[in-house]
Amino acid sequence: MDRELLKGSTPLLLLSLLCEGPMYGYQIIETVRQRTGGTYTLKEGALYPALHKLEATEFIASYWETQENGRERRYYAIQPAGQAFLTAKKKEWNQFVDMVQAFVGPRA
Amino acid sequence: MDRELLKGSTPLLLLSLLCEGPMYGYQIIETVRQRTGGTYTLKEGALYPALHKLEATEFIASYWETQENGRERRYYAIQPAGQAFLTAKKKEWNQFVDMVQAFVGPRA
DNA sequence: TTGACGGCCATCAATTTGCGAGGCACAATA
DNA sequence: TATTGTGCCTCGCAAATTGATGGCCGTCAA
Repeated sequence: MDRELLKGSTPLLLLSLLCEGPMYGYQIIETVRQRTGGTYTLKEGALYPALHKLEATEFIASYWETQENGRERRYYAIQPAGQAFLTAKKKEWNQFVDMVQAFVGPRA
Repeated sequence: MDRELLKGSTPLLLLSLLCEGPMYGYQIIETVRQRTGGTYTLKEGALYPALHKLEATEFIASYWETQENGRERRYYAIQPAGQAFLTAKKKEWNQFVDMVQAFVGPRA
């Protein structure tokens, strides 16, 4: 998969995922990898900066949770502002797809 | 329209357009602007470097044509290699859309 | 007990892309 | 003559991803 296409879609993906419930970084990476059958492997270098940015704007919030084995995980959860933002982003996404489709032509 | 989403889609757009016939830079910009109803204005700073790159890889070729009034225009035409590349790109595009759709959910 | 491996967090330099601004040139119109 | 529109292009900046790298902790097998 061409990396370039993914560029702007990361926040959209993350918010959509977190919409299903809180997740931690590693889990996000694995989930994406599994659901896409391995075609898309989200890199840490892309994930964490994106998460931190979303947190800085308060679209998501994070908290540490201790597992049974004593280790910690950092969970990220979507916030109301993030929900609203996600809604707007989805709309934008659909517009974008329509636009490209208009040039590329309908799906083969 | 969020610029970030557009990032990787420019070559796809250009090749798709040129598939309809040779065009020159200014014409491309105007065509895109009109077809999208103004939501997407391709900028020169994005267009020309992209065209030059496509030409460097021989996906498109260019030639100057003199108008009646004596002015010159540089036309860009898609090449066989570009056709093939476009086909592959379209496929990739569809995969990409499906992938995002899988996370974002079906269209509202 | 040591070492390899997987889970889990994260940052950094380099690369790539698009954007905004600007430059240059000529024709048509006012 | 001045302004607008056509038409090409480059430069520096900002933003995002990649690939590399680093660290910490458990566990399981040798």
